[in-house]
Amino acid sequence: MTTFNLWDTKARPAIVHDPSQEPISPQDLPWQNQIILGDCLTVMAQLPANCIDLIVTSPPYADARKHTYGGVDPDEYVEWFRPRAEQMHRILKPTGSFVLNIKEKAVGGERHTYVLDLIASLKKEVGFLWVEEYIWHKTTSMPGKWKYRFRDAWERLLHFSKSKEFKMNQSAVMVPIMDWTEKRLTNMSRNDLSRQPSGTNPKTGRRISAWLGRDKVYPSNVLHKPPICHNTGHSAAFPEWLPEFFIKLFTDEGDTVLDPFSGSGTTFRTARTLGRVGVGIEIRSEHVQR
Amino acid sequence: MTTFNLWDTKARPAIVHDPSQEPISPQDLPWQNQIILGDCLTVMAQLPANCIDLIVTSPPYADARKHTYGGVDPDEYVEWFRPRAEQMHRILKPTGSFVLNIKEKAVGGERHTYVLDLIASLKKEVGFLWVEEYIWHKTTSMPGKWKYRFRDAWERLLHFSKSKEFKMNQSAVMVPIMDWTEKRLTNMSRNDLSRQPSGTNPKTGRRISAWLGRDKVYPSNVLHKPPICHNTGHSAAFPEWLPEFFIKLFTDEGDTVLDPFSGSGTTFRTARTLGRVGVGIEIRSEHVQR
DNA sequence: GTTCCGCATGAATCGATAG
DNA sequence: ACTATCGATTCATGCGGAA
Repeated sequence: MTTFNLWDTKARPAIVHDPSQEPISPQDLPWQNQIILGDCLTVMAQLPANCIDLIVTSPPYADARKHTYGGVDPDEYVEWFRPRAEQMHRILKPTGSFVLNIKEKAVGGERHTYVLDLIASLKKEVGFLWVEEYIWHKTTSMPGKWKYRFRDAWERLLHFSKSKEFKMNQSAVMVPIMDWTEKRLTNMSRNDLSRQPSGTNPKTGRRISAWLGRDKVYPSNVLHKPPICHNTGHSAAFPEWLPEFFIKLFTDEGDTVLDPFSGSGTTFRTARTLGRVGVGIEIRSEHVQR
Repeated sequence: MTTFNLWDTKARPAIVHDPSQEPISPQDLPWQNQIILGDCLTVMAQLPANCIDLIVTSPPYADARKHTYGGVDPDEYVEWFRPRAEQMHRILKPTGSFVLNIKEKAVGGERHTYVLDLIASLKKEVGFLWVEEYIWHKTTSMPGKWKYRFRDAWERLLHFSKSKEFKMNQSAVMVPIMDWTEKRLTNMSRNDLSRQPSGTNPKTGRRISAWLGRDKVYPSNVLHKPPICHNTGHSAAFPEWLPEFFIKLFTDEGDTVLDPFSGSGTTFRTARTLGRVGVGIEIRSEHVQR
């Protein structure tokens, strides 16, 4: 196993296989705890079946990064994605989950339907179960003003599974109930804080003490977090909390987490930090090279 | 025009037409500022083309239980909705908008795809443009704990239009910044601060006026509001802020607002209060009768 | 006139049970 | 086997009654 400083973005794991070179057999590919250089379609095809517990990924959005995958046209996105999804389905364990972070693109003033078509394809053609749609509410997204739409402040986090009985550790993602960014001030802001912002209000005190009795609460399917990420050098990087949330939720320690569109490797590093086996695949060598 | 106390839920406008009776011609139907008894399919068929500026509605969600409470089976939902959507498209002005509040249902451990299928149908078969998807993040959702999912805390607010050039008054829905919360809760975004008290409470109304004069910002496409409504007697009623937001955003004073699934008439009353012409259609006579 | 406290109730989901 | 119905679970909120 290659060792390296997980949080030093300069020190990346070595390239273990370049698909442009001679193919190697799966048993020869030391794919665990590695970020592998190559198109995830061909790399995943070399992995054994039922070896991955969780896939968390944010694929290139349609037409978003033209210089990498040749700029996938929105109308061709589903066809482009499907063979990769078939590999994901094959290598995922029956108890595994697949979390897909994706967003529509506005084309000609309209929201394109390729994401909806993708959900239908993953369900009907690939065989995934569409379990849930989490909403990532980006609290500090980029400002902007357009004539026919407001600031886009959310993205889809689509949860698919291979079977109805998948692994889910809900207690692992319970949040402190005093986290006011999670539990907003719906009522308190109106009734309590605005009257006596000092916090000595007996009603506020009562509420806080009631909260202290139950220190943690289950989240909902709306994840309310800022889009900040640890390494700011790359554009489309995950914020760390995102893979962390789903890794804790859908895997145990020692399980294997894959990001087929690894990018700057946030999912990979988060998995390693959390004691999971990390696997990354990235086609752009500048993200993989040491 | 029938006159009545808009906020007295007991005093409803008279039934102007019972579709079970002899049909009447459109010019004989005094449909403006009325809540009309009947199936919106047949009632809308009697309205002239291009007469509505905005449709804001929350149709009955799909119900897995067949034929109870008139529930529509999820597998039949798109077929049930499409002829009604065709009428909506016909009577909507070219500059008009159609806002659809709807939510999925979990069936057999999966999210049912009827809403996604509906979007595709509205776009490809009916001819609507799918402009935007607003997220209604409900601050309070139904309780419950399940093995494979968290509580569902959001609903879709789908914005369709008839043409690319639709009416949109963004400045009409700007929200004030409350700097006292910004100081206290640095993590909260501006969008979270957009929560406005319902306005029915005179105390909070005064507080809104205190905010006036401060800086205002445009909202995002995530609306973070509680699901409560003014008249608690009826179930499944819109909260008032919802039609208010879209009526201000997509119409001017004097424009015509339709809710084909009027229910307790929240959209209708809000439209009248805001100086718009209101039109409601409701199939359950107990909601329409005086 | 206020504040405090109790309690009914929601666009729900799942698994068990009954027909 | 398959479908329809029922009960347990869960908790923020608003309202009314009482202090």
